[in-house]
Amino acid sequence: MTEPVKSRLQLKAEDKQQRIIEAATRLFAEKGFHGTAVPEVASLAQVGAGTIYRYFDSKEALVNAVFQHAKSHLKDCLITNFNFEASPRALFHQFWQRLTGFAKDHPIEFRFLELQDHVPYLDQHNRNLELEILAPIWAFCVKSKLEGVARNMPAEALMAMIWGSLVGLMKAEHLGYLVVNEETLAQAEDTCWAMFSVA
Amino acid sequence: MTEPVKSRLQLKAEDKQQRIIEAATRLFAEKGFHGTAVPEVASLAQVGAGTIYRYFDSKEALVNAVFQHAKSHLKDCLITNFNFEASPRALFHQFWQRLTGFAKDHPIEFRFLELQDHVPYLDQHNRNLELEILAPIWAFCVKSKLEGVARNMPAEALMAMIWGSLVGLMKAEHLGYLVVNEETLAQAEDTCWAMFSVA
Amino acid sequence: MTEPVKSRLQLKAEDKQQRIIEAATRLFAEKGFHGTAVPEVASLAQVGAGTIYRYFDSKEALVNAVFQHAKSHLKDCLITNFNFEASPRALFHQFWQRLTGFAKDHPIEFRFLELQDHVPYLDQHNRNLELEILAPIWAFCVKSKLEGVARNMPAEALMAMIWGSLVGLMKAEHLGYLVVNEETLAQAEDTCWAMFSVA
Amino acid sequence: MTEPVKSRLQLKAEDKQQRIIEAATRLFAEKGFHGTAVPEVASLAQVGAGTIYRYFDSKEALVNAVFQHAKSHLKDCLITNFNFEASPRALFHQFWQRLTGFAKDHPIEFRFLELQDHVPYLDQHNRNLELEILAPIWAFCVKSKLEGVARNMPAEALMAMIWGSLVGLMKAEHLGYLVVNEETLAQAEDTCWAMFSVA
DNA sequence: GATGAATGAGAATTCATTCAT
DNA sequence: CATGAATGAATTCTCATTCAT
Repeated sequence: MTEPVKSRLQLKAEDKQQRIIEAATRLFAEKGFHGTAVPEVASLAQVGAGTIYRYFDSKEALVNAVFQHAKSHLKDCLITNFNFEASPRALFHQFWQRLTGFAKDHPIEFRFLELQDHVPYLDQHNRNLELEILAPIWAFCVKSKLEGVARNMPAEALMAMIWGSLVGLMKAEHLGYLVVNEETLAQAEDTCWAMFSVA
Repeated sequence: MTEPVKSRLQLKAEDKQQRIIEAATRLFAEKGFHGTAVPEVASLAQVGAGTIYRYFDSKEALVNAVFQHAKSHLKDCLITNFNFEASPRALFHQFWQRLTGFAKDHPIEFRFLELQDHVPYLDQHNRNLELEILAPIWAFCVKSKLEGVARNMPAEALMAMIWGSLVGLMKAEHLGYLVVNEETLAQAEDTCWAMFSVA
Repeated sequence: MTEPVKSRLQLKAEDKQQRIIEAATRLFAEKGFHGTAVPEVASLAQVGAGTIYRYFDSKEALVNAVFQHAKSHLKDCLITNFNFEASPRALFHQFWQRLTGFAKDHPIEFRFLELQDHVPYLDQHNRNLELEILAPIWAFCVKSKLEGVARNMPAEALMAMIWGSLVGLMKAEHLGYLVVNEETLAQAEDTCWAMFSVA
Repeated sequence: MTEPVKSRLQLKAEDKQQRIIEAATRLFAEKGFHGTAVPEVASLAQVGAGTIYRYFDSKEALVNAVFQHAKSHLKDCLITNFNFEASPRALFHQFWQRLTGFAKDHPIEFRFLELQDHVPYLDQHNRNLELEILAPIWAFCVKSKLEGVARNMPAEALMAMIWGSLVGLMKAEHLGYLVVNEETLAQAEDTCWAMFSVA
């Protein structure tokens, strides 16, 4: 598991690319894709405007990279070392922990991913990424339904509603309607379990 | 409740204003505020570009009008003739019916309202509107909690999650992940009631 | 032969388009396509920079329009009412008169047409135009060869050399190496006839 | 005529400078001065972009160097060991041989020299070079005129037309209108002699 | 009032030139 | 010396807004 050796130059370049992606994520999340000017991104990333075009072919390529980055991050948080052997409730807890962990630790990426459906400018790679994340969750839902644990409704609908609940919660916090602390998240988990499981 | 008499000219003007708002709602919902050009709106509304500025001071004023229009519409659908005397479950059903009715009958306005948080360019009037809609719902939640019917968590959180669930559902449908028919909506109502009520 | 009636608006628009083409012709002739900035053209044409894009899709579309305009103009000067019934020498004289007339009366268009081969950005329409001009001249050359009047070498080569002679003459004048007056042009005609005809 | 001894480093440097000039000649000839990016030149010359600025102060200095190089080359081809003692026709033949030799052996430099009048960015040195080449030819023309051999028109005009003929021929070949082979060049020589000499 | 052509400020993108490595 | 990543000024092009008709 040793990282490949990288020259100092490569490291600096990666650092710069990283800074550009972070700046873009923040600004796209705050103001949307069309609402953000490329020089703004450059300025926040502390690079020259032209530099962005050394790393990304166009603004559209940049937003795709940002999306891929955020989605990969989410995927890592959700899927890596996930123990699929536990009981449904424990699995659900595990899943909820990871989801809220991502939402709390990376609020900007979370907001970016939900900002608006990015469909118009997403490339195929990013759409595949989307499916890679959803597939194991979908499998869990279907299995739970067969076992009579999960509520009898389309898995896609259930997933959309639970994800939507969390998004709603985080958006309400962002808008200042409430504060989401550990206790709220614990209550929200119970609420979502109530959505998921049969009465 | 009689409408004031209006000259034919005024009617034509209202018609024009109406067409502009509808066109803007559709385009803002599809492509976002910054992604939509004013002449595009004019073209879809079948008016001259300059005409828009006879009715709205600026693009920002237009989006605020669009927002106000959609939000008023939502408010009408939710609150008008609402019977607050029924049982909690019946009230919830009533509320759900109206909410999904709005989402299904006016999908474009629904999408517009959720597209992105419109905060940066919303004026005070629109923020007040938001509260006018939320207040009675909030009161219902608090009352239900006091009666031991509703789940013991902040009313704001509960409302955000339920609204978020519906948004998630509609967004999933828009993205083609599922089809939302009457049956799905009925199941979703049960699911949301499970969120709302104590076990 | 009456011109179609045009509204005053159309006339103004044509005037503007005309001014843009004239300005572009002059600047492209002076400084080349890549050496000319679009706002420079706008400024010389006394229109706003954005206006150019109401009339032409892109800078490339503009240079094509300029080319087409200049080439059409040349075609008109060369071909219109040309009397093909005269003797070869008289025909040659007629041709020479028109060619030099164009070069002297429209030196900017003449320079533009010779500036550099415009091939990379010319569209099909413009390449066809080129052929329309050359075809009758080519036919005259071939006929003269068959009659034993013209020098026995490929018509294309002969045309290229005669046209090149005139270009060289005009370029030398432009660079200040000489002054091309009526006398010089008359001598040049004799010289070119000496190229064209058998000894 | 021994070359001065040069260190290996100097040789490498000259080699690099040479490669830069060759690359620049080719690209300027193909796409024009403004249409060619300095990094493109560097890439074709297989040197770093910064390296160009070690040898040339600016892009403008580079194009002047390219011009000087090409013009010197032309001068060498035309003037070196030229035998001015022969008869006018033989002299003309000699001159034509050298000119077409240059055009056929160094088509890129030939094209570059004719591409557009380089006046705006040419420095004094280059303008002097121009004169050095033209002077002996001009002298030959004048002498021939005095002897009654050459056509009675300004020497400058005659030179411009003959040079223009060759340029026209080469341009037509470049554009694909004809193929210039030895036979064509021989015919063209006769044609140009017909221009030059009195009937 | 209504129009849409015109505008110029501002957007995305390129490129001559520099400079740390 | 050589490099090529970095830069920001300049370029092409868009669009919110105005105003003559």
